[in-house]
Amino acid sequence: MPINSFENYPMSWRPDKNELTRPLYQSLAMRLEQDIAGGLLPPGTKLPPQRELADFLDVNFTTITRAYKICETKGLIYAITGSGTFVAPNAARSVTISKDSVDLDCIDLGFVASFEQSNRLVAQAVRNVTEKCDLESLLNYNHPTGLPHHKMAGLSWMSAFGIQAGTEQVAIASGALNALTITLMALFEPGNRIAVDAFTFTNFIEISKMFRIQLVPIPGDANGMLPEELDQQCRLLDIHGIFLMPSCSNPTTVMMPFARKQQLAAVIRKHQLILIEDDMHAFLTAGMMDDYRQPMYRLLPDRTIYICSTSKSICSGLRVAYMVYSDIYKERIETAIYNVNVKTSSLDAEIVAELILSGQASAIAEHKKQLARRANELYAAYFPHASGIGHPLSFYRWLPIASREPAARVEEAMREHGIRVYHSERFLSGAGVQDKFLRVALASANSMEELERGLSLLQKSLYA
Amino acid sequence: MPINSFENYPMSWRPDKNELTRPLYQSLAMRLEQDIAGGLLPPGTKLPPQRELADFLDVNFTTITRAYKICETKGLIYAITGSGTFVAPNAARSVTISKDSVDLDCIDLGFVASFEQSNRLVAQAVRNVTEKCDLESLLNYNHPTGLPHHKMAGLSWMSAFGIQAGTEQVAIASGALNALTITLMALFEPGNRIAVDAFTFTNFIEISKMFRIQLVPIPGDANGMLPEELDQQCRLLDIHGIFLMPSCSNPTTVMMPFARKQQLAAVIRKHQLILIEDDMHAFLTAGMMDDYRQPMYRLLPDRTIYICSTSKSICSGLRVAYMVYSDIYKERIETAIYNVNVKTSSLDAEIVAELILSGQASAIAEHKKQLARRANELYAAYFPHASGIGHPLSFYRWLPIASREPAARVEEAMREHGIRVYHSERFLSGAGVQDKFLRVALASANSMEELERGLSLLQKSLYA
DNA sequence: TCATTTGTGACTAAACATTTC
DNA sequence: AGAAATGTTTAGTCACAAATG
Repeated sequence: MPINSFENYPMSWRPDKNELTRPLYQSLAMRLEQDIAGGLLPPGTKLPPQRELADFLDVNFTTITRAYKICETKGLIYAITGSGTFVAPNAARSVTISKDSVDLDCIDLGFVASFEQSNRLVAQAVRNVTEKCDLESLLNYNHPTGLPHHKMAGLSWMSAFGIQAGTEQVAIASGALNALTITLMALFEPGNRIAVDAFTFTNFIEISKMFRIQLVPIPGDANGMLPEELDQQCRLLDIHGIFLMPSCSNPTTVMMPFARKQQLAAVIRKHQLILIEDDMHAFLTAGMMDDYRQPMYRLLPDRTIYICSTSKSICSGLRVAYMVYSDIYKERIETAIYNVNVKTSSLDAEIVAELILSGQASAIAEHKKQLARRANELYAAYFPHASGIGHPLSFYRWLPIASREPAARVEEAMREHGIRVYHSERFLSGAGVQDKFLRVALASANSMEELERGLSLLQKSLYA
Repeated sequence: MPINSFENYPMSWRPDKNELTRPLYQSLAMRLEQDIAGGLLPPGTKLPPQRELADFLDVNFTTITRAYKICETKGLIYAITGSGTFVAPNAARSVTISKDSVDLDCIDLGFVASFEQSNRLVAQAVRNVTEKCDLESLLNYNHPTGLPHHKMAGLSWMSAFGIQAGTEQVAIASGALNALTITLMALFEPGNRIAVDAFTFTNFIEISKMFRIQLVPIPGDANGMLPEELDQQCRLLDIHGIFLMPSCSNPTTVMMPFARKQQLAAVIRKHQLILIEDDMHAFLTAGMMDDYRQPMYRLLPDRTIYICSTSKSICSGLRVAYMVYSDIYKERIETAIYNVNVKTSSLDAEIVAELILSGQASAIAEHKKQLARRANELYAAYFPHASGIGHPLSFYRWLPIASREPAARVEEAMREHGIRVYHSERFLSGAGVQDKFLRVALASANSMEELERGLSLLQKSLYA
């Protein structure tokens, strides 16, 4: 029997000892998982300290450590030495954001598309390609990482962003998320840690969870992640990599100034991290923003996987992203590409290459930028107090909200008003953050009129 | 100090205690990895028993367990209770088979392509599609699991193999390997076990390794995996899934008779395994072989992920595979599809759909079957003693060899004769098997003449 | 600043399961 | 059939490190 009685002690979770079967730690972890899934332990709940629960159940406290560990690697809970163990914000549900569950009665400001109006221009280019080129050479297994001239076209596209590399350092993947999956698969192991912004790309959170890679949230300011905080966490924990979107962070719209890139690069080099630089927004930033200068790849060419998708800038339906990397990662990346994709469709890569080389890609990107400018002007008209920060041409905005209601309830209420938006909790990489936001996609409505209707509804439902 | 002195004891591996740093188990695992990679411990070497090495190093024996475990999950060694721990056959190198490292001085009988001569027929279809259809609807993010009419076309194609399902149970992935990656990611966890044939699809071994999923080799006979052996292993170990290619196993060319499918299905149901049925060769078997009847999906519709790629039957460069699954897996599969691919290019899926609905796909498949028949006849002429077993139309053959040389040396010797083939060790899912083979691809040479040259060279170099 | 709270990681101990002979 | 060899699994001990107040 335990020495102390806990009957009057406020423990947030009191599993019934009699219901536990051996092995204890597994049975306990399963119980915990059920109680979290069942809503008995809502996100943010502080679990009993290991020693306290051990005392209560009359077992050794490292048995609790092990049970908690199982749930932690599943992403259900997180632990902070000195503070305790807490139920994770996204424990109860998948946060994956996708386009499938489209409710047609609803204006979609949730999923970030890419002003699909531009696809008219792409359709004609597809016809041109198929009429004139040697299709047969695109229809076989050859060149799994991309045909040389497709890589050349990609390098030409990326040269505008400051990328300089040889074709043997480039490979073609099927979009940015696919490239991220490949990168995690190739270079990381279960249990590895990757530093990320406190709010980060939801689907990156999901794939990390699937690979059992732990995300370490690093605080940031208006210029992005804070180098000192990164340095500190690296000294504290064994961190293996870092994920950044310096051109325009998703979801915060933060644009990283060159000085900050340099400071972070120094810390990354010092701790020998692998940098995953997702630069799909480079086309919105390079040549537009005074302080763009160079991608971080240029500062750390030997430790960076640079990923440049054409989904946002050129066409979302042609699944093409370029990956640029140093020789030391080459073999592992290319093996992973093969194991995940075999190859990316050369037909898609050819069309994108044709668009790039003919100059149509630039025209399309320019068109999207104009649409982005108008969409952001509309947003500023409806939310003047919330504009002026972050990237001015972002395809989405990060809107502070006052509501402290649970995230699911906020989203649900918006749905009832006829719009879909996502709450900041979906983007949390770790422990909760005080401030709450909505991510408002500007690039997904079917027209500017529909976007305006959506923004108007959003404004009314927030401030009514 | 250890009680016994081992100086005169024949231990295959004697790491220097003084070179170990704490944590001991990690340092020991690293040492072991280096010594395997460095060739000091060749494949098959029996490592010292845990207790013996522990005694030698004067540490607790579970410290050795942990060190060995690290190397085991990396696929470097394998352990058999009662027998000992051994260096894995493929420890020293990656076994991934891909098309990139093509040496043009060499006739490729290694990688299995799909008689790419047929792509002339596909090229024209691509032009037809892009001329007439509404391309714009194919170029956006909509319908990540596939447009409804693409799914319908897939179901129509698969109905010839006995698949009956609704569109909500189908999704489109980017080829069979991509579908397998998605399946492992969606339904399995690190540490789970999957039953496979003793010789199995190399790239499946690789992706399992990447996901830290353990493969359990099950012995088989001329009709495929043995149900009793599967049953026994399931009783012994906690096995989560099973991977089968019943229509024509890669690499063994075994075609599973319907009775065997039924017996295996009973065992699978009894132990509640998830069946991953890779049926890319169905087009070679359904309607051709008397005993095809139905895919295993029909026997176990509630526990099967049925994967049907069009790469071998229609066109390898259009990366399309259909996945069919029950409702209980739907959400997990579709989330994983999104996280790995976002979507498969609708342009590719449209072209394949058009080929299917117009009847051209059947014509192409028929053409490939004719080429396969001729290729197999050629093979039989050069290797009469080795033909007559397995699938008569297989795109590759499984040739027994007498050589007991190391696999790498055998492959190297063939390269020097101007042909690339793969040794059976690349396909080993677990411990070694006595019999040795070469996998000889018949579908990869650029013409029948080149294939004949390759087979002739192979014959000479084997029997010279 | 320092003691307390709380989590982490490495190693040990012991019971257990399978294979071999 | 049973003892010995060999790997597996669970849980306990202990030193340590970070956060809190």
